[in-house]
Amino acid sequence: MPVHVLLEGTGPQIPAHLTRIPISLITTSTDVTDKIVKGKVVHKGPLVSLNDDNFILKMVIQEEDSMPNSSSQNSSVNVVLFGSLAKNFNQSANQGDVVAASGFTVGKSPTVHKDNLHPCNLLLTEDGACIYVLRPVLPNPRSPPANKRRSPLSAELSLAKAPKYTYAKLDNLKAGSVVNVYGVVVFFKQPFKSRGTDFCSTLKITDQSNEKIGCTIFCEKPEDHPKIFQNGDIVRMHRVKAQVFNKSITLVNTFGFSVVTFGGVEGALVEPRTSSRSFHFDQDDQRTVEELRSWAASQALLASVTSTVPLSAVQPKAYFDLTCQLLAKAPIDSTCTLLRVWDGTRCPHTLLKVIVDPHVTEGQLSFSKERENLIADVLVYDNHVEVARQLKPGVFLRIFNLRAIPGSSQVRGLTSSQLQVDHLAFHLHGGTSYSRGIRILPDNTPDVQELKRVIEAFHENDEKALSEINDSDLLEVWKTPPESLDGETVDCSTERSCGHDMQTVTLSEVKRSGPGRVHHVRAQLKAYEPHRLHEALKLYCSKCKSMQDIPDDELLESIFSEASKDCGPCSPPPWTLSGQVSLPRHAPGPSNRALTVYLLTQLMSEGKIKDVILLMGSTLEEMCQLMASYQNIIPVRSSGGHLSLLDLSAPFLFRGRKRYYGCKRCSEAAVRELSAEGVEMIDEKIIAEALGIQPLQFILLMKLELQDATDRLDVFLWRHAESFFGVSAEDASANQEAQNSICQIMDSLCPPGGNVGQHPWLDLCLMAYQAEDDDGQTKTCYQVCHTTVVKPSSE
DNA sequence: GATTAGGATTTG
Repeated sequence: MPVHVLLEGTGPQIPAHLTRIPISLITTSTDVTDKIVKGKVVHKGPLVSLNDDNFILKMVIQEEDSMPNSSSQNSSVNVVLFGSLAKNFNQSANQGDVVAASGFTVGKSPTVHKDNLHPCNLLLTEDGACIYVLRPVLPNPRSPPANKRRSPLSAELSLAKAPKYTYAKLDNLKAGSVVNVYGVVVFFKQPFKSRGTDFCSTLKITDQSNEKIGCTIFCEKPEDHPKIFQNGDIVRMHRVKAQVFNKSITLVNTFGFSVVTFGGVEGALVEPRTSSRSFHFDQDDQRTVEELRSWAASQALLASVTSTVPLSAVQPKAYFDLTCQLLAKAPIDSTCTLLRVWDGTRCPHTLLKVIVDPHVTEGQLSFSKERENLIADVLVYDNHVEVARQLKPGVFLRIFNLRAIPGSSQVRGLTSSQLQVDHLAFHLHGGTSYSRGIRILPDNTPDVQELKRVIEAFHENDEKALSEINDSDLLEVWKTPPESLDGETVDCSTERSCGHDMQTVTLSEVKRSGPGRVHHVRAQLKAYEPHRLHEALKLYCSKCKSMQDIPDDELLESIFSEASKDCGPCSPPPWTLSGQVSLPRHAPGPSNRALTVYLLTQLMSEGKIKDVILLMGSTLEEMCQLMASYQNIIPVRSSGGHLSLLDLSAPFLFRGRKRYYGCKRCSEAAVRELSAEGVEMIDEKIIAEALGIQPLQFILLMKLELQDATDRLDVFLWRHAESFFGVSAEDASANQEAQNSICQIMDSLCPPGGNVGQHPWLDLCLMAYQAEDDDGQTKTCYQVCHTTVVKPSSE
């Protein structure tokens, strides 16, 4: 077995041919043959089962002592163990242990940018790698081993100071005496606030004497209380006082009280749980815990008192304990908080879903349908609200004495429409009767490890998260906390300007109410399309209500090219003068090509020769070159000896960088005299009118996918898009700055690559209306209206 | 070196 547990100063030691190398000196090109690294396990990940008999485990070790030549930087390194090495290590070592490793290979750490640890990681596989767990020998004050070798100085000091503890049996407690005791927990309450200054926890313990003794612990801080997770746990208490109450002996903590708790499962690691900075623990303690474990198992003590049940096995009306992960939470009112939890199993009953405002929700707001089916909404009341307030999404919990209530019980403050009928509701009633309470379980507890495996299997199946065996990132999959808002006040990136006075509703409520209404919602932008701005720009005819894409340059080139083929003799209209322009020299194509233009005589007489010209036979490119010289250019062609306009797929007018289009259906286009008399400036409107053209409007059209805690909703941003962005669509069609502005806004509302939970919140006014889709089916559509982006801070 | 609580299902 390549995992060796070595006791300091005794028995086998690290082979002498291995020399230690400081972690900070390791690079991918370092020769690590016969080298060893040493450090404390500051993080031990779970044992991840990849498939049958293949495991992976990640840990972080930190060099504790200052090695010569080592800098304080990069003294922590990711270590990845594979196969049976991972499995054995998981059983043999714990966070806090000092370990040494040899026979490893050095890889690049894929998480260096995330964890800021060493740029390399150490990879340990079964073939050749060894890991040594270095355990100090704790001195045994009562019976030092006869053959004990000279122990390190520190151990001798500790020996001299080590107090000698004796433990009273529970059937031998004398009233008034202060004693130390061991016991198996048969009942316990989580610490709760007493009416005095302290938190109070009550427990009942027993031992081989079979005496059951109640204990009451008062401590100011909950963390100083016994860390009991379930019945069967074993507690060791120092300095508790025996008192008589109701003719029975009870134990109450006194000065100098300390407590250590151990899991009660036979054969499991004896791992002390305590908030004490230092505590005594020796081989006698180890033996005592093991004896109590096996005694408890033989008594079947726990069979009657444990009631931890997965969601898949929950019975209606039953009280049970639930081990789960918190995904999100939201306050309902001052006496009730919603906890959204899961344990990776699916409850066969329809579960109550409580709908809450997304802006008061902490944690992820919405989940995949598959995952949503696994999520239980737990309502916790009264004294548990304060405990719930301190929970962060992502933590693992055990909820004690949770009640599954079938039927349609009402939740105060929620309308009946917010509850599903025929559901199973989970309530954690107020009070502490029957151990009612919530406890955070540390990640390293066996039940949490098991839960993680189940959850991870869900990720694996449902989200295909685990794909590569050797990517140590995969270990982070289940660890990634749910997207969290951290309960911060939400600043919205948009504001309504409609002046409606109405309550904000959820997206699911919007969906439930029909068309013809206006709603105020608060939501996040999950996605939008199109992403390319030019695809969001459309041409819209206000007369026939048609909408079309803006033709691309390729199409325009072909129209121009087609039109230039037919430039035979053409009698100019009487209100024009024909002439030639030559293109600037740097123009591509035939050099000094001359193009036919028609100038307006009236404008010539006014000295406004460059205000409008009709241009014939040019390419698109040439047209664009001439834009610098003329304010308005109308492309024309010869058709049967007369001047006519180009196909209306092409712009009827080029004006500055802008191109103006007409509606094919609604225009009666022809080259007609432009009357510009008394007109200050000739613009697209005057020209369109003169040419009989129904102009098309530039519009912006986007589909936004909104989400809040309750639902997702596709809405259009169209009629109010210009005021939304503070940019005109026409400007966006021609002006880089306007385009950048829109793109920046979309990036800020829906940052590329980020997770949706972190997208900014948007206060929106939505209009629900009926529209016909392509198949002639009427459906309800939604548009954002009267909403403006609050300018994102420039970065 | 005080006081708290002293198990024992619920408003929802």
